[in-house]
Amino acid sequence: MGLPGPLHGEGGGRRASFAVEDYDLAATLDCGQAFRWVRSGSGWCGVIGRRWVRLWQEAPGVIEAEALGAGGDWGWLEDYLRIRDHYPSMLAGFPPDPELQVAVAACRGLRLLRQDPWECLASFILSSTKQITQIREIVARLCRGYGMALEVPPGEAPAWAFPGPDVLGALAEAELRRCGMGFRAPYLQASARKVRDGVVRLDALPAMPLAEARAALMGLPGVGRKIADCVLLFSCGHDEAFPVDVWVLRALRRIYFPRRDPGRARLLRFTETHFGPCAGLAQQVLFHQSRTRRSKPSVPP
DNA sequence: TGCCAGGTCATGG
DNA sequence: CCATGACATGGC
Repeated sequence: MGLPGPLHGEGGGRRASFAVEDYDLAATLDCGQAFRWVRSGSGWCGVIGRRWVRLWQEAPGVIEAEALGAGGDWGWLEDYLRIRDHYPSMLAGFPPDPELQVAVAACRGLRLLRQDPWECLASFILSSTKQITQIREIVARLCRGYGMALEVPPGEAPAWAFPGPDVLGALAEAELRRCGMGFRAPYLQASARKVRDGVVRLDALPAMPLAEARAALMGLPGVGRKIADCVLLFSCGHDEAFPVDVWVLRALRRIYFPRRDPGRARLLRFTETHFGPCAGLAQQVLFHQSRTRRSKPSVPP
């Protein structure tokens, strides 16, 4: 099926297909690293930058895309989906722990994305002590209320770009609260202003050493270690970043420290050394497993 | 009703 | 360094 093969769109946008291996599109878009993808039939609708996009995967080896505002060049989508990552090599760096390997096998094809850093940062500032479905709702209200309206194909639901730091920084706290973000409003507002004013340069984060980039992000209000690592992992390509949230904490305790609590400092040191150069992917696997394990195995057909 | 949700921050030991 | 509570809002 070759490399990206642009086709025509029937009343919609341009189309392309991408040959992939070990790529589970649904799991990747729905696992809680991005908050803007909505199921649409057998596929997903979303926004990447200023483009409306539909993605679907009817066969394991192919991801298909339809987009508006796209020319013949699909590099922006390949970058976002990280299609050119070599998945087996990433897994090969994991420790051979049986529990981890079982979790990896259970969600093989779960990938990391490379999102827009500001959208990622703002979204995760809104994520603290919120369920993923609620984060999605808050983000949707923010975009609908303050994002630029985008062109969409006929018959599709309207779509908006994610509002930039200039837009969000100019809003009153009460306007932000109206989106349902509660006490996170002043954090988002203040962080937007700092980013807008260049106090923290998000575009410089990918090339910075992890610790330095992390420290820069943690200088923003409402951004601690966990949210900083989310931004570094999901938007900056820092694959060693390892966000520890309540779910991952549970998994780590259960698997690696069943007897006693190692304490926060010790635990963080463990995550920095144990999982290898793609620790963040291991984290995402543990997160996914920890979060979905509540459902019992169903009856075989 | 009560507890929990992809946390962070300020405060007090 | 560690423990604790406040902080809004909504789902289950």
